[in-house]
Amino acid sequence: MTPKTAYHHGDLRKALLDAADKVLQTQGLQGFTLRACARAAGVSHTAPKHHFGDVRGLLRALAERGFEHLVERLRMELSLAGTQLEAQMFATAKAYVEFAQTYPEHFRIMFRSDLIDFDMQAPPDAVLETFTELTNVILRQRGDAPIAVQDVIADKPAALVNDIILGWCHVHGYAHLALEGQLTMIAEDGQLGHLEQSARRLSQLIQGL
Amino acid sequence: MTPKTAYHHGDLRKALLDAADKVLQTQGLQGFTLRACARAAGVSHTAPKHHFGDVRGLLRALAERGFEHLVERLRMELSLAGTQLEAQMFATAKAYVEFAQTYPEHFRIMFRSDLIDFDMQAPPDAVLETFTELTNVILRQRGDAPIAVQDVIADKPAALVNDIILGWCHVHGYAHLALEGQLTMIAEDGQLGHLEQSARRLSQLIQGL
DNA sequence: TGTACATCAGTGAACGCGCGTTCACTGATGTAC
DNA sequence: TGTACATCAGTGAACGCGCGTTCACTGATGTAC
Repeated sequence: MTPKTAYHHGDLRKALLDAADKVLQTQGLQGFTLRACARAAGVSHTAPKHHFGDVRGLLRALAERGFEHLVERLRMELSLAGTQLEAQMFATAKAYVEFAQTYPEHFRIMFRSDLIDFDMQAPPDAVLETFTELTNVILRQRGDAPIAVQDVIADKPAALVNDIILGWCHVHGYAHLALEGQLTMIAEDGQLGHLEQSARRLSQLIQGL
Repeated sequence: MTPKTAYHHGDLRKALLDAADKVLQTQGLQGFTLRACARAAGVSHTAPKHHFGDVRGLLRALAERGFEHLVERLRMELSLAGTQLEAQMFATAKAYVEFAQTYPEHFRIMFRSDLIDFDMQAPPDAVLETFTELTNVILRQRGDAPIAVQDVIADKPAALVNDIILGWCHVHGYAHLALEGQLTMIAEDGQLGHLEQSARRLSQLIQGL
C-alpha cells in the first residue's frame, strides 16, 4: 500500500521483527541491541522504541516467534509420522531437536526466564499451542482423548503429568545438550539414531508395554 | 603469607574468581564485566587482564568451578542414597536439579558453547568427573562395573550410550525447564515428587524390569 | 469538495555512561655475583 | 652477606567506542466541519 519511499514505513513493526530475527541469528545475543536492529531494518535508531519500548520487549516478541516456528515444525513432523505411536514420539523429538539446531539463538532465549519473563499461568498463544501439541502426543500414547488448547493449563491427573514430564524433559534435554555440543562426548554429531531409539523406548514405557 | 596491605596481593587469581562468582550470581551475565569483577575484588580494573586475558577467560574458569560444585553435590547425594538402584537414580536427578536452582547463573553458562568453548574431546577435569558420575550411575543400573574417569571418553556399546542419553537428558531437561519456570505450567514449583517418580520409572526401564 | 488542525510515525543531533584497552608508572620479589 | 638488576604484579589516567535516552523536529495521515 504505502510506497517504500514514504516517510511513514507502512509496517515498520514487522520489518523491525524481521531485521531483529536476522541480527539475533547472525550476531547472537551479545550483538543484539536496539541500534543494531534499527540499522538492519534501515531506519533511525530511535524507531524501535516506538514499537517495543526496550530491548527486552523486542526479545520477547522474537521468543514468541520462536515458539510459532517450533509448533509449526512439530505439526509438520507429526503429520508425516502417521498413526504409529512410537513413530509419533520420535517425530516430536525430531522436530524439537531440529528446531533447536536451526534456530539456536532463538532456542536459547525462548527458555530464558530472566530475559523474557512470560507469565506462565497465562502464556502467549504460541507457547500454549506448543505445549498442547506435546501434551496431545502423550495423551495419544496413553490411549486418552486429545485436549483443546484452551484446556491445556487445567489441572491434570498426576500420572498424566508424570508422563508429560518424562517426554518433555527427554526431548528438551536432548535438544539443549546436543545444541551446546555436550553430546559429542558420547555420540557422533548430527545422528538421530540414539534419539529415535530413546524416543521409542519412552513410547513403550508410557504405553505401558 | 603476604600481608593484606602489601602491594602484591598474594593470590589475586583466587580472589578474583571468588569476586567474579559473586558478580555472576548477583548481577547475572548481563552485568558481568571485567571492571565489575575487579571492583568486587577491590583491585584496579586492569588487574583481571593479567590473569584471565578477557571476560571469556574468566567465564570459562567460573564454568569449571560450576562443574566442580555439581560433581561434589552428585557425590554427596549418591553417598546418602545407599545401594538401592531406584534411589540412586533419584539422588542423581535431585543433585543435578538442585544444583541448577542453587547456582542458576552458573548453570546457564556451563552449557553455553558459544560463550565458554570447552574442547569436548578433552574437557576440563571437573567436566570429565561429572560425566563419570553420571555414567557410573547408569552402569550400576545395568549391573555393569563402574568406569574410571580416564576411560569415560572411550567408545561405548550403543545400548549403554542410549541408556546414558535417556538418563542424562531426563535430569538435564528437568533441571533446565524447572530453572526457567516452564514446569509451573503443569506442576507446583519446588516439589520433587514428579522428579522422583520419573527417575524411578527410568531406573526400572534401564534395569530392564 | 475543500480547508484546518490534531495526531501519529519516524528523524537526527546531542548527551552521559560504562565498557575494554593502552601505556607509562611503581612497588615487591627473585636471582646473579 | 650485600648489592645490582631483571622480572613480575598491580596502578591509574586517558582514550575511543557503541550503547540507550532525550528532545525538538518533520512529514504523512485521519478527522471535523
